[in-house]
Amino acid sequence: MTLCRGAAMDVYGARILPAKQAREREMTIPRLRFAPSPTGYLHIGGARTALFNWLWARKTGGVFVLRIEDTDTQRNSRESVDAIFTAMRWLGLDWDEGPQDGDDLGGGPHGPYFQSKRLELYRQFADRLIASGHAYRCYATKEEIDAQRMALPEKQRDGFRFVSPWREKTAELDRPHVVRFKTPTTGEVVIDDMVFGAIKTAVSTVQDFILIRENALPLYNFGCVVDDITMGITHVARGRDHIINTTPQILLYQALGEAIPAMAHLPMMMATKSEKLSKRHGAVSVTEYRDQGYLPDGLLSYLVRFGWAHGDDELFRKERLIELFDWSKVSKSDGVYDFKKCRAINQKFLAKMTTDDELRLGVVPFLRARGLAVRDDHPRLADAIRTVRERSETLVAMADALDYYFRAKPEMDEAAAQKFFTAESAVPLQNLSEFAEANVRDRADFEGGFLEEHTRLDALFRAFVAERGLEMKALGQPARVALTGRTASPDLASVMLVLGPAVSALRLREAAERAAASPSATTDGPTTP
RNA sequence: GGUCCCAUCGUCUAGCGGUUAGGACAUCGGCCUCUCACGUCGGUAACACGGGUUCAAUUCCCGUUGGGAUCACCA
Repeated sequence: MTLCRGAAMDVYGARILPAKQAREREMTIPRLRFAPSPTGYLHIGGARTALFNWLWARKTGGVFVLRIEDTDTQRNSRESVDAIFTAMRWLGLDWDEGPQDGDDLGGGPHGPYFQSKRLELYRQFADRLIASGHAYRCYATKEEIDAQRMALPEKQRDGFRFVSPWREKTAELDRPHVVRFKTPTTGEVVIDDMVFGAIKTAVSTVQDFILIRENALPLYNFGCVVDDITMGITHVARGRDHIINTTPQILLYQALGEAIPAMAHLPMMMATKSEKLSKRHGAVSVTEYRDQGYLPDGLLSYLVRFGWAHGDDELFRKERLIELFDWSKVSKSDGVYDFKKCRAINQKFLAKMTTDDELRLGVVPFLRARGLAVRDDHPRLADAIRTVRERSETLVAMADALDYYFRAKPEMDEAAAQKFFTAESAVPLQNLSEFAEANVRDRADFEGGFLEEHTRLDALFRAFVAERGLEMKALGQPARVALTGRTASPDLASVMLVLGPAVSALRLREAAERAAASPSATTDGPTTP
């Protein structure tokens, strides 16, 4: 059969109208899915795929299904399933149907949602295909297949396609066998892809692929199609590496007489132009980002721009993404993942896209991880965060920047202490201690907000420095080390304001005492001209 | 090698026939400055190449080159 242009026919003579079928389905309700296999952590590439599916479901009022493709018994684990749940929940990608903790079957009307619990279904569909002549039992052994391959000249072995002697037979023997699809010998499959457009492949390039393995478990392409059909999936969006699978899958839909879902293949995330992104390139597991103090929407803001864009926008909250997302803006070319940019996006997200409350709640676990018993309603927490929020790339960094505010004594950078707590700095530090005691107000006594109070104290601080004939440059670092234990921090007025009068004065006084006991700075001698 | 796909600064991208080709990260320099950041101002930096189509191509078509995906009883 040859294909006539303009009126695409499938290999069984039916018109191919996947787009139209998809449109018809869309008039009901879109159903999308994310179908990871539990072989480890949730990869950020998988998260991107899940996100696109989730966005379309949420945008259209559709249904988002989570299905676990656990037919590779060698590599699956229960921990991986939990890891996927954890990561999805942290990202805020909730599913309407799918497994829940401790409930492998429930979660919706199309369950079970673990492929390993749907084996009977695959059996039924396989029988259906055998009965209709679209599939056959193949009793060929591995040895026979290898023999056929080895009989070929070496150059042709690469693209070897097994031709089974059982293809035309219907005998049912009591011997181990697989079920193979009886791939048509002619024709063309057209994928009507929402991202790539029409992708045409000659059916002759597809071999009689296995539907059901000898161990009765389905192989990916078959399980996937049976599930997508029985779960009523209307849109399939997955990585571009699946394009090769889509051709045999479409053949399956056609043989089964089922509507083909709308397809979207997404560009891949690479580590370099020529390497797939993997663990050795850096953080690829979603939970690693959580642990490093990324915000879910911060990470998602970076991931969504991978193959999709809305002009120059870079920071998105989910609600905005749901509004903006559209398949027509998805690009075709692969991209290289940039950890630095990801971090920078998270920093901007932290600085600009989060409320004080979100930050407060978000940073507390990281503070506790540092051994600081800070509760999220700590009276100084909100002000403290205000002083560091624009300088932190992650919540981990933020917790670090917050450390000295909540420690009885700051962890002292000894090298800095020796450098700055000199005999010369003793008196200025003592004076500043007195200044702090007299001028820094307790939070409860602020007349305006933090900003107004800061303006007031900063002015007083500057006046104090000028009156004493001191220089900011000379006093700044000794005072900073005294107050924070480090050489880098927010401005001193901010620090003192958060610390309050008593603590500020105490830390400065103790530093002054230590300075008084130190030898004078051994520089090049008197600096007087 | 077969089949399929892709191609704008180093990177992510905007652009959908006429633009000084824009933004962000990175990078370089200035400013701000009590430190580190933030911020801010500015610089370097791209349409892979060759043919068409068109009054006009980054944009449409073809080819070349380059890159990627995949060729399992993995998913």
